[in-house]
Formats: sequence, C-alpha cells, structure tokens
Amino acid sequence: MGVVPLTESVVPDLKITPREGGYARGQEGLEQILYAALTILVEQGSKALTLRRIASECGMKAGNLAYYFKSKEELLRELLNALISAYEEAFDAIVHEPTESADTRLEKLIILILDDITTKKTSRVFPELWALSNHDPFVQERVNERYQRARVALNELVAEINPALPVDEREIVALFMSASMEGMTMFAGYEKPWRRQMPAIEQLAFRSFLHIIKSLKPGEINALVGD
Amino acid sequence: MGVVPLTESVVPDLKITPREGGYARGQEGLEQILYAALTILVEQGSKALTLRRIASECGMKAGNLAYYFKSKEELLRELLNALISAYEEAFDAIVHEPTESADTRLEKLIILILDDITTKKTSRVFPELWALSNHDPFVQERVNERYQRARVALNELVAEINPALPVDEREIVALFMSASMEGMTMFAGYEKPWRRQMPAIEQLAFRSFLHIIKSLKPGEINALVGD
DNA sequence: ACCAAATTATGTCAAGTGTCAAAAAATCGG
DNA sequence: CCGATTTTTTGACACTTGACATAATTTGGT
Repeated sequence: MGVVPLTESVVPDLKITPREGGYARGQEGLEQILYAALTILVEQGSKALTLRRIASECGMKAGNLAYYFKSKEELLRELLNALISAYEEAFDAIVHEPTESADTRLEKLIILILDDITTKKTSRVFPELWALSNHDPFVQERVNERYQRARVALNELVAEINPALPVDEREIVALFMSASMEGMTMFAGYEKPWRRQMPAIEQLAFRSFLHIIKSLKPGEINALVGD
Repeated sequence: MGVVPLTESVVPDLKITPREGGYARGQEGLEQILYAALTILVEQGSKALTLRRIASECGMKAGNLAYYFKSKEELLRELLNALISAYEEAFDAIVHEPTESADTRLEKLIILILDDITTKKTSRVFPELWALSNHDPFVQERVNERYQRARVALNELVAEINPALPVDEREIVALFMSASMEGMTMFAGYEKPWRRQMPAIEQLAFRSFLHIIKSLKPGEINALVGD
C-alpha cells in the first residue's frame, strides 16, 4: 500500500505541512487522504471526488475523514495548498543558477515548465482548477499564486536579457510566455495528440520567446496598441 | 422571458439543429432548455448543472426534460454539439477574404480568436470542457473538432506567408499559435486580471507569430530537436 | 500489562440526484 | 369547438452525497 508517485518530475506532487501533536499514524493518515484525493482527481476528475471514494481509495471509512477535516471544503483546501506549495522552490533554483547565461537559464525554465505540463498530474489537475477557479475565489487565489511565481521567474530573466525594457512591458512579455506555455496543456499534455512533438515545441517556444525579448524596443508595445 | 445572448461576438452562442415534426412550442422548449443549460454552466459551473436547475432556469419542471432528452447525458451531448457547431463558419470567412493580404488576414484571425476568448461564454465554458475531456471521450472528440478547425485556418495562412515550409512544420507552427492563444483564457479572459491588456497581447501575438512564420527555414524545427 | 489519548468504524440523517409512469394541460388543423 | 397529438406537470422510486453522533479499536508511554 506504498504511495506510488503519480509523476516523474522536478516538481513534487504534494508538499504537505506536517501537523503538530498526535501519533505517527495520524500524520500518515493525513497524507494518505490527500494523496488519495489527488489520485481520484487525476484519474476520475472532480465529479468523482467524493468523501466515500477518497476514503475507499486509502482503505478508510468515510466517517474517518471527518476526524481529519471538519468539512469536505476544508479537505479540498488543504489539497490545493499542498498542490500549489509544491511549486514554491522549483523555479527559483533555475533562475538563480550562477554559472549559466541568461539565455540558457531561460531555455531551462521553459523546458521545466513544459515538461511539467506533460506529466499526468499537471495535465489532469490544472484544467480542473481552471474550471473551479471561475466560481471559487479560494481556488482562484491559489492558482493565481502558482502563476505569479512563474511570471516572477520569467520576468527576472527578461530583465537580464533586455535591461532596456520597462517593467510593465516586461510583465506583459512574461505573461505572454507563461500563458502560451500553459495553453500547451490541452494539446501536448499527458496522453494528448501532440505530446511527442513537445521537444520541438519547446525549441520553437524558446526561439520565439527569445526573439520577442531581444527585438522589443522600449515603449514599442504601448505604441502598437495606440497608447 | 426573451433569450438574452451571453456574449457579443462573431461566434454565435449555440447552433441548434431544428427537430422534425411537433408544435412550434416544442422547438421553442428545446432551445430554452439548451440555453438554460449553457447559462447554468457559464454562471455556476458544471457541478451546478443538474436537471432540476436547468428546468427551473427555463421555467419548466424537471420531469419535462425527460420528454426532450431520454437522459441527462444526451442533453449534454446536444448542448456540446450546438456549442461546437457554432464555430463552423466563423474562421473560414476571414481566411478566404480575397481583398486582404495574408498578413492582414492572419492578424484578423488572431484578433477573432483572442476576442472570442474574452467573452464570458468562452472564458467560462472551455475550461470546463478541457477538464471534462480528460475523462469523457465524447467531449474530447468535440473539443478536438473545434481546435482542428482553428488549426486548418491558421495552417492555410502559414502556407501563404511562407510557402517553402513543409506541411509537418506548418502544422507544428499552427499548433503552437493555437495553443498559445488558448492559454490566454485563464489570464486575459472574461473578468481575468490581464483582460484590459488583451489588445496589447493581440499585437504581441501577431508580431511574434508572424516572425516565426517568416523566419523559419524548411527543416529547421526538426534540426533543432536533433532529428 | 495498563490506560488515557488518538484514531477508526458504524450507523443514521436530511437533502439532493436522475429516471420514470401516469395524469393533466396546451396546441392547432379540421 | 372538436379531438388527436404534443407538451407539461405531478408524484414517486432508488440511489448518492456530506455531515454527524457514538461506539469500537489502536497507539505508545508508563
């Protein structure tokens, strides 16, 4: 009954904050529940994410989940927290690698993000979160946090590669890059038709993004839109 | 009780195939149900999409839906069909506009797609469909059809702008453009934080895509990936 | 081995779900 | 306005869901 990792990635599946007090079994049970919930979400989607199925997935009875979480909503919050927290350190490491050139670090970051997208977990979970975030402010906030982190990382590299670019234009470029990559989820994600072309897409993205960053003159974006 | 359109767009909300026989009220009831289902999906998400709520939304009783659709699944299928069919003619008109240059038609197509993304309907419904498509082959097939149509249109323009590019490389470029634009949904869609920057994003996308298409040498993509 | 605390199982509750059959009402050509 | 057809309502069904109280079991230090 060992926990089988859903993915092979730089980004861990969940980063669960340990709880204070209690027996060892308590912490174990908590993690089992959250991993079980993640598994259901990935394998069967949010419609199948019921307390009874989560319990059954980790060999418990439904009533026991009430001991760990006072409501289903709280369980889902903890799951989402653990899911998003897992991205915390992933990006910074690449951006601040001191030996590599800015271009190379950008390429590595692009590959990290796009490879993460091809994992089963990311490919399945994030579309669910995008849908949920339209009607749930908490989900919206957490998902936003994940993308803000990615944009900060991209932004730093843009600033290094083209220091002349003003902040607001750097931010739009970073947004454009991030959104472009996220869009690949539905087409080149796990078990999607274009998945095998992902290496080519990664190179195309790197080339394309690098050209935007380098070729953009300060004030040019605002000029294009007639500001 | 008039039907209020959810969006102001070139793409109609639903394209409902009329049914044979019956009274006028029958056709009317059918359309009311499908628009009610769309409204619920947009306003409250797929979890709230129950037969009783759909019925209540269009002033019917739940039992009556069984007269129009023998199951909930069939209702959702018809909704999805009507939703995807609405994109049928939208793209071709722009691509085959004879008076404009290929560059201009590409720009117009990009703007059409990205403007559609900023509508409430598209911004809310497609993330739901992306999530559902991971576990429902029918949804997957229909959504795929929508994007295939977009890629065909983009592909034709790429071929006009850079005829030297072989087919398989054109297809990857078209995929890259389409996926990039879809990714904007979560960031610059309806009521999303970057929505007001959409005009700038559109210009950035046009400039960026045009440069890829024009600068790409035949065989270059495959060379990049080490083929 | 004992025992207080922590964990798990059991059973039940009200509310909501999709489906269906049969009664009631509305439609529209003759 | 008749009357066959179409549309709508009503009421019930078997089932699932989240929540909860309570009993049974397990844990780990003494």
